[in-house]
Amino acid sequence: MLTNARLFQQSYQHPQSITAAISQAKLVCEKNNVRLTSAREEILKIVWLSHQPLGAYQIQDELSKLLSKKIAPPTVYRALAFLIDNGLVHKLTSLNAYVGCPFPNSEHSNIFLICKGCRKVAEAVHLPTNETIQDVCSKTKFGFDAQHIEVFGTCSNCSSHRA
Amino acid sequence: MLTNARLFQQSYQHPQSITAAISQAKLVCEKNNVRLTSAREEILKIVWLSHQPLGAYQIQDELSKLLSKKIAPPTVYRALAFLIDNGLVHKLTSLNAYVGCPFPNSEHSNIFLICKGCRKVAEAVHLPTNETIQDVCSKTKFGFDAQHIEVFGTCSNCSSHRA
DNA sequence: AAATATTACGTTATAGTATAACATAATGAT
DNA sequence: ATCATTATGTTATACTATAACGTAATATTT
Repeated sequence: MLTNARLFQQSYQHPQSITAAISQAKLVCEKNNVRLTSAREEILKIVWLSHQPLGAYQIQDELSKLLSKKIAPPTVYRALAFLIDNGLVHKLTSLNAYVGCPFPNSEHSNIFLICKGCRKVAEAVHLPTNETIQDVCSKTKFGFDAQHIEVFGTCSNCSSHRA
Repeated sequence: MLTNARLFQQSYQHPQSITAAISQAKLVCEKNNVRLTSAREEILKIVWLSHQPLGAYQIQDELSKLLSKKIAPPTVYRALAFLIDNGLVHKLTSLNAYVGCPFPNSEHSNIFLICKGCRKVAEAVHLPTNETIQDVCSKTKFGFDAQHIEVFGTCSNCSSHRA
């Protein structure tokens, strides 16, 4: 199972993962033959720098601060749409918030573990879950395109601190 | 596996399922010691009568027509919150839309099959999927509370007609 | 049955999320 | 260098949801 669940750990400090994420992103964009413009790159960085998922208007604020000028919502939403299309960012629909994808290359299953305590989110790739979902689809003769799984609960760090 | 996927079928006509849903709802409310007021009941009927998930403002329109008077958003959202709390309705977060729950009594796993063709949604209960999600949680030491799974694709009826 | 507490509803205003539409600028291809 | 394509800026607006406060209905206690 592939996961960035260590993100929950107190000590985990998103090491050089932002720069790693950016170089990954550049590769992905090159492969997809699309452009990682500066607005897109800045927004990707902003999303990555946050440990919690960010709302579009939080991103707007950050970008506005960073560039010292007003940013309008379409700028943010267009960049997010681009990043999502290219698998670099995910939207957590229950939160209306956005997170960087830790493994943008892999075909994956989008399982998000959302901690109610610290509001951090980890992503996991778990083939057995993909398989059971496929089973549901075949039993209902439903042609699968994509799935989005949000799991709510408490991460280990929060449960040990609250206990 | 428990599912209402037959809902996708052309022939399926939501038989007396609305009245069945209402009596189910009455039982659930009695059990939970809460009141199924007329506003709540009307909104539950409206949601059930629709084959597609409805947005809050669509529900507002329907209720407004039905009662021949203006209905304000809080009326709808309050009723929806109640119905959701009592497991009678689900929100599809990717669509900002609401559907009646076909099996409100059971502890279940909220797998929604969303057809991109006809926009209908079926719900399924599938224990193996629950188990794999539990596995993800235990591997990441994540204390599970709830899950929400949306699967996107094409239902059998739509794929046979488009083929 | 009257008084009180609780729960639900009506109403107005406003907050939060997202996109349409059109003009301008930057980049890529011929 | 020209043209086509893609990206961005800007303004306005649509869509989704809730806060706050007053009134009404229902339940509970006496």
